[in-house]
Amino acid sequence: MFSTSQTMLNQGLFEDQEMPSQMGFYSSPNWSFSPFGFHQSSRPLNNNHPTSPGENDTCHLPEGLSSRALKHKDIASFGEFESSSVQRSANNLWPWREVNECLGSKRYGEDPLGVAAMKMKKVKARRKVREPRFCFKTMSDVDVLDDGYKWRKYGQKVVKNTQHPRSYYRCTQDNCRVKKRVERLAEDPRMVITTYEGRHVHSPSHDLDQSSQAPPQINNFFW
DNA sequence: CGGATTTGACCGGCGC
DNA sequence: GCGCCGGTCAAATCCG
Repeated sequence: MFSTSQTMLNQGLFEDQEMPSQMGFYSSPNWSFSPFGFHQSSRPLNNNHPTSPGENDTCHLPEGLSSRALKHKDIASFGEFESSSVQRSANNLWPWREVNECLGSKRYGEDPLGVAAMKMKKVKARRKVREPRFCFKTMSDVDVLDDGYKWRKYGQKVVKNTQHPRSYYRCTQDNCRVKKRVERLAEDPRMVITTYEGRHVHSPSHDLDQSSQAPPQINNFFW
């Protein structure tokens, strides 16, 4: 699914309510997550870009990500995967199931009467409700990573204080309103920041091609 | 020719 | 109220 030139770094985060001063990226002492798979923290996928111990525990918001949107409180909080609840995905395929479960859990947006909703209500007057988001950082030569879904570009914008434009994509599937943003990190253009918003209501197009081979249960958990 | 991409215009939220 | 800025729209253009 990915070329060898794409080095996946293990940093991802959820956003949906309140943003702390520091952004957290998922990692556990032994395993780290990106939608491209899991790998051991002590054994980076690419030795050219080793991960120092503790480096991924928390991370200040990257400069390239400090858009107005991120200053807003609408995406303010974020969550992390719980390492016990996720399974390593075979062949480093996207663990959409885990992502979907997290995005669909109370912690990540589907809690209409819960704490999230209360917070939303509090600030409802000045912002509209956002879909749950998942954001992660990868090292890649290509901007648009093949995640199994088909995307149509609908906009591109030069964001202030960055030399690289941000691209906006929408899922091409009918009735699927998932969007993603792709941009390069200002301070390290090798890094691609991908932000997904919303949940797919269908399986990845790749799986449709090989649906006969896929275990039935897998197809039940995609966004 | 149809679908995808590009790109300038427009809109709305936020800070001052 | 105004200006800035991110996000989206949609017409024009590109491309297979």
